[in-house]
Amino acid sequence: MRIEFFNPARICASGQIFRMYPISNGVFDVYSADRRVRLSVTEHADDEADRRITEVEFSCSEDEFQTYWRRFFDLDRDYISILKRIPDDDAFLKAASEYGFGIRVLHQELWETMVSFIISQQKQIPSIRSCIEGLCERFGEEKEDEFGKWHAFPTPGAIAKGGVQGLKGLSLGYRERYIYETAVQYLEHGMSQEKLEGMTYDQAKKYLKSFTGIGEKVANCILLFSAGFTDAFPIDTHIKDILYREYCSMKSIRRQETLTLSDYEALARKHFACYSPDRGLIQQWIFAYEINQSIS
DNA sequence: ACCCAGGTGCTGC
DNA sequence: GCAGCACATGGG
Repeated sequence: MRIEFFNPARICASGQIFRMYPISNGVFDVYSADRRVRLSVTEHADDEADRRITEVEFSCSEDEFQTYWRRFFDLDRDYISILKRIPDDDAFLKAASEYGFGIRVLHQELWETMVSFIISQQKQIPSIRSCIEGLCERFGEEKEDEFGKWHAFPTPGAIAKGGVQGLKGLSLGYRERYIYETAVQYLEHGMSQEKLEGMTYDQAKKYLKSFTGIGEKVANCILLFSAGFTDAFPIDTHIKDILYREYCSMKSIRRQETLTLSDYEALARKHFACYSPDRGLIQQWIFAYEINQSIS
């Protein structure tokens, strides 16, 4: 099928999903909870306009595509109209959004997203990936499909049953307790994706922050990457760097180390409020751009 | 031996 | 509300 604004390679490297892997040229495996799908992408090199369209083949059935992956990849949103709102005088954002062309903000499964971003704190992306792989191998149901064997993401029940001790040896460090307690709380609360999505942004964030190991930043990631709150704007170290370097007008009198979280929130409000209610999509483009600049 | 990574919890003011 | 510190682990 032909999709406008869809670049799996960039999504893969955007830091919002950890179980998406490039297999070979134009082929990607995407895992979500107890599903996986293979994407085969063929570039359109014909004319200029066609380069913005991607031809993608999904390995799943038409029914599974319609009922799950279509929403997962956020394929029904008009990203082009959001791009058009970026003013020419913001050179940084122009460049970031050019890099981010084709990066959609995914609608991932709630429990997996909660655990993934609890793990993400104070870790680099490759390390987050291997922690999650370790969890899946130890606690995830073994599955097999036309492409071979693999493991589902563990259920909260499986984690809770294993206890904190069950999480040893996976390089989770102090996050072991966070993950175990969140699993127990998830079950106790009867937490669910529908429940969270039915709340307002403030209610949902407050609820998420009541789980052990979920604070302001991780809550915003979950709201953005799983619960469809496209206005959520997670502020992490990279976003702080960007806000200071590109958007702080007081660099001469304030060193970056002296800025507090509320200073950064004020900067974000001032420069990104105009993209509401889609600030999170912008956040994702500048984040992806930043982490892929810093590699070189 | 440092410093940093998609931070959070806890304490004390 | 805000600052200061401990918290594992791996990589530069």
